[in-house]
This record gives sequence, C-alpha cells and structure tokens, in this order.
Amino acid sequence: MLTKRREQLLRFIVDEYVRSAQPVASSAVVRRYGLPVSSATIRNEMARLEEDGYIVQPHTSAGRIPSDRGYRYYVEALMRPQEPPVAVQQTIRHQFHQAAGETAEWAQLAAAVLAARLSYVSVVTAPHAARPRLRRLQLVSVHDFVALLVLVLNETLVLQHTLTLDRQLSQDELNEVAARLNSLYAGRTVDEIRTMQIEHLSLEAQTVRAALDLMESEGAESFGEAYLEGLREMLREPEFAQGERMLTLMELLGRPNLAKAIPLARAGHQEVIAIIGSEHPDDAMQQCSVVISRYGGSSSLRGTISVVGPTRMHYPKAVSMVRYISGIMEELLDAYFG
Amino acid sequence: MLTKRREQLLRFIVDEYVRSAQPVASSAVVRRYGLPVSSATIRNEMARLEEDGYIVQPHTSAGRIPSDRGYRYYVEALMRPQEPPVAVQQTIRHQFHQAAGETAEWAQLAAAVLAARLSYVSVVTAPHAARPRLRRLQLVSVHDFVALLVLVLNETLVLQHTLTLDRQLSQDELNEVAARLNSLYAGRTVDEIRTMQIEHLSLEAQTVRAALDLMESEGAESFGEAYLEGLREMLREPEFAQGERMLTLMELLGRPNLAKAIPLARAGHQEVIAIIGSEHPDDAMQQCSVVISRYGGSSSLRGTISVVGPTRMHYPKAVSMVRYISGIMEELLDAYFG
DNA sequence: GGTTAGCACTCTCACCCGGCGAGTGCTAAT
DNA sequence: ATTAGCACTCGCCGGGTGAGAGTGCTAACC
Repeated sequence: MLTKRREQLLRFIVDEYVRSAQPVASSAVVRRYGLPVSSATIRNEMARLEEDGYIVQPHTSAGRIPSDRGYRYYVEALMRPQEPPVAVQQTIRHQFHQAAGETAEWAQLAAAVLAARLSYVSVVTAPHAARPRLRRLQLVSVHDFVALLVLVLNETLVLQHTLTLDRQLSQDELNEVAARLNSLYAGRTVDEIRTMQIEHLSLEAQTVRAALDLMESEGAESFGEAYLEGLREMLREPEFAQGERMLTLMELLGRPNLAKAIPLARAGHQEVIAIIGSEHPDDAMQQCSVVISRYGGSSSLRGTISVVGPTRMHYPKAVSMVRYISGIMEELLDAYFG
Repeated sequence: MLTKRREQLLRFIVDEYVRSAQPVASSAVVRRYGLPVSSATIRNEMARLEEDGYIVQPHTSAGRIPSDRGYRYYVEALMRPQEPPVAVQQTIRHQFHQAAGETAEWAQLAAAVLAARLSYVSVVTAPHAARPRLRRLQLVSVHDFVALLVLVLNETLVLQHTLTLDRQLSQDELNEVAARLNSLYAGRTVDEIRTMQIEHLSLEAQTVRAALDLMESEGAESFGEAYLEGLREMLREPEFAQGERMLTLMELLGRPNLAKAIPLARAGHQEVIAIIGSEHPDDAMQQCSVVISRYGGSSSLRGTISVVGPTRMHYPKAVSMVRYISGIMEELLDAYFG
C-alpha cells in the first residue's frame, strides 16, 4: 500500500509522462504541480516508488517513467475516468443517428469515432451470433449453370455462395426449391437442421450442404468482422517512430493474428478492462496497452470494442470513450433486435 | 536513340540496382557481367548515359542509379517479360481452382498471390458492373418494425439495407411485396426502374426507393471493393525504411485516396502498363511505380489488377505476373458469367 | 577514334572525442 | 522528515578525422 503522497506523486508522473512522452524529473513535478516541498523530497519519494517497482529510470540521470506496474496501479486506484463532455456526447449520438440500419456500419462508425477521439488504433468487431439461425435463403439464377445462394442469418448477417448446377434451371424452379427449403428450415440453427435428416433431391441437397457449411464457418468464428481505424494516427506517436516497431504492430493487427493480439475473450460485458504492456501473453504486444469491452449481452449478438495504444496511453479518456461507445452499441442492438 | 552498347549497359545498371538497391559502380558492372572492356570505358559510357538523362548519381563519387527516364526506356525497350515458370503457373491455377465461386474471393486471392510472388503491394479491385441490373430482391423480417432488404445485382453482387417499417408485417406479407416487386423490376437497371413510374403502396415505395439508392451508389463507384495485400512486405524495402515514407504511403493507399494514387482509368484491357515515379500526377507517388492492367472486357464486369512498388521494382516479374493473373481473372469471369 | 592505366579528387560513413545540460543520489545541516 | 548543496553520471550534439568507394581526367596506347 502506498502512502497518500506517493500515490499523488505516481499520478503526477503518469499524467505528465502521458502528456509529454518525456521522462519526468523531480523538479518538473514540483514546478508543474506547485507542490509545497522541494525537489529533493520528491527525489526521495521517487526512489521509494522505484524500489517498489512503480516507476523506472531509462538511465541514470534521466527522469522517471511509469512501469507497467505503475500504470496498473494508476488504472486501478488513481485515475478518475471522466465521462465525455456533453457536447462530444451529442456529436457522437448525432453521428450514430445518421447511420441507422446496418450492424456493419455501426461497427465501422464506432471504430472511426473512437479513433478520431483518441489517437490510437481502434478495433471494433461487428455484432456476431455465436449460434447462427437461418432466417431465410434465396436462390438466384446467374448464368446457365451457375446460381447464387443468399443466406440471411440472425440478425442481419447476409452470406452468399455461388453454386454450380448439374443442369440448367429457371428462376422459377429455383424459387420453388428455395420456398420448400425455407418452409422446412427457416428459423432453425445449424444443429437443428443437421439432425432433421430429410431426404432431398440433388439440387436441394447441394443447397442445404452449402448453407450448412456457410453457417458453420460463420459460427466457428469467435468474432465478427473487425473494423480497424486510426493506425496512421497512432504511428505518429513517438514510441512507434522507428520503422521496425511499426511493422511488428501492423503484422499483429492483421486478421490472422488479431485474436492473439487482443484477448477478445477476456472482455467482460458492460465492463471495461485494460491489459497493460507486459500483461499481454504475446511478446510483440509488450509495448502496447489494450482497453477493451464487450457489448451486446442481452441479445444473442455480441461484439467487442477496443483500443490499442502505447502503454503510455491516456487511460482515463480511453476507458471512458470505450465505455461510452460500448453503451451506444448496446442501445442500438436493443432498439433493433431487442 | 542509344547505341547497342549503351542499351546493354543501361540494362545492367537497372538489373543490378533492382537487385542490390545500391548505386552501381563502373567496376561492378565489368566484374559482374564479365565485359571485355575496362571500367574506364564503362565510366565514359556512363557519363554519356547521364548526359542523356537515363541515369543519375546520388552524389559525386557514388555509382549510378537509373532515373525514371532510364526505367521507362528499360520497360519499353530493354526488358523481356518472362512468363512465370510452369511450376508456378500450376500452383497458382491450383489455388484459384480451390476458390471457385465468389468474385470477391477471386479478387482477394489474386491480391494475395500477387503479393506473395512479388514483394510489393498488390491492389486488386473486384469485378464491378458500371450499370448494375437488379436480379432479385428479398425482404426478410428481422424484428417487430425492422426488415432487411437484400438486393442481388449483376452478376453476384449482394447488397443489404435495413428498413424501419411503419407497421408490423409478417414474413408472408413481406414475401408478397417482394414477389410483386420482383415481377415488376427483376432484370432492369436503375434508369429503367426510375422511368417506369408505377404507383406503390407505402412499403413498396419505401423498398423501391431504398433499392434505387443502393443500386445508384453502387453504380456511382468507379470500381469495386479493393483488396490490398503485401503492405508489410513492401515496407521492408530499404526505400521505405524511414517512418515518414511509410506513413504517406499508407495514407495514400487508404480507400478515399486510392483512386488518386492508382490511375485505374488508364489501365487498358488485356494490356499491362507501367507508371513510373515522376510520371504520377500525385506528388506523393513520385517514389513509386505502378504496374496495372484491366480485366473483364467481354462481360459487363470490369476490374483492375495492379502492383505498387518502389520505382526500383522488378518490372519484368511485375509485368508478367500482373498479365498472368489478369488473364486468369478474365477466364474465370468468362467461365461463370460469359 | 576508341580504349585503357594511373592518379588526384570528392564525398559519404563510421568513429571518436569533448563539452554541455539535465537530473540524480548522497551528505550534512536544519 | 525536509532541504540545500554538490559531485557524479549519462545522453546528446558538433566537429574532426581516417578509411573506402568511386569518379573524372589526362596521357599513353592500339
């Protein structure tokens, strides 16, 4: 447990370092925050904080910077996540009001808003149903032996797949097939359809097989489409100025690695958590922090909202923005699918 | 017009510089290509090539590097675009064979293959119809007052939009509306639908309006979804090692700027063109070259295949790969929609 | 006239050096 | 417990230097 004064000092150091990206000197703290003590006293306190592992010196004769442990303490006990100002809230709500409709658009917008407000990378995964349910399917004739299968799943996820047919079929014939399959399967999940064991003609069988494959591969994904924004802004931060860091980061945020970089599973519902630097399992993320939250607990749709930045991140802003946007997504889901 | 020997020398310089990314010294040429002349002779020839603007010196006492004009001459007259080796062709065909079906998948695959074979950025725009035609529409009930409109256009483009309804409607009622609209409008273009002037009930009118908007905004796009691959690989090239260059490049390849960076319009059908460094209208692209081709002349679908790299690009490989992949896309389009 | 050996010249790069400034840790006095 | 004072450490910056690479030029040669 830290003394009151040491806590305050730690807060100053974090705030100051986040602001300036420079190691914080004892004298700077005194000057900037108008403390009624001398720099020597601060130095003593700093030495203690360093002993306990909350701050570190990049080298002798430099100021201090927070360690990951220091950030953790700050996030846990020191910072006060300020709600976004009312004006900002209004602007954001307005933006979301415009884009009524597509869940993908919501996610994209959320990512854009987040990236614009903080200048870190925002990653928003679109609402996604873990066990998708078939709403309706349709077959559309494309060409002699080619038809397009369109699947509408819960809630508004649309998938498509091209089928190569054995024989030529008119649109009317395709409609009949689709109608029959809809009457059988609409409203059901993969598992239900699979256990129904119905005899089908060749085209029907082919369609069902394709539909099941699509639904299955969709359900197997642990999250929906990820929208990523603000990479350019973040790469301007001094800690990423060297090309090498940029590359590893870009590597990491690509689709195949995304799940590793951002522990989506750890995101609690309506609760914002932070993973700081060395707390990441993945080595490449040691220099980064992630602030993440899940939205959509009530409906069957889930998604995540997260921000990836340097450990030297403005946690109060990040946490409060993620929380706020997460709340908006929640509301939208309720309004449309609740 | 260059003498035979000077042409050969220019070719050596380009080849060597592309390989090594280092200015090419007179002695290096002699050594590496076993010429029967001394380095002094080469120096004389180099001086002439420089006078004529085909090569430049980064500074006195460095070797020569090709100027944009030099590259242009090389591309036009010197290089021999080698077909990809048969083994590579087979591998690639095999990969495309797997992914039969979605045009978007083709494009994505094309981008991936291109990026893997060359290590530059590949940009492939998906097949896209300039004047889209409605194939079929569908209305799916989502929730009390929410329905999903799904549009299938030529050839397999699927669009969706969420409608907020005035009153609650069953799926059956929605089906009826969709059936009626399909019988009226299926197979027609935006313009045709617009001139038909049919009286509609409120839901029908709303649906038609939304459908027209969707089709229109799709047709207004000058190209389809762009798939981009290989940014990471390219950023390893020495010319992009500094963070600044990376950033401008990333900026440029983002969706809003893409059309500016890559002159899609200039791409000829079944013909591969290169735009080299200073030939770009946009300043930010002065350091880059683009190799580009259009595919899909015969069907109503069009798309482009391109590679963006440093001016120090391996043009023979780039041109031949772009040409080859472009041909494959052409074949696929013919096979499915011809 | 084209080619070549020889050589002086230029320019970059990597390295070292020393001074400066920032900031600390320690000590002794309060 | 606090603080003034001071010696010490370390990164950064500018200049200087030497090695190396490669050229352009000149004069000789075929």
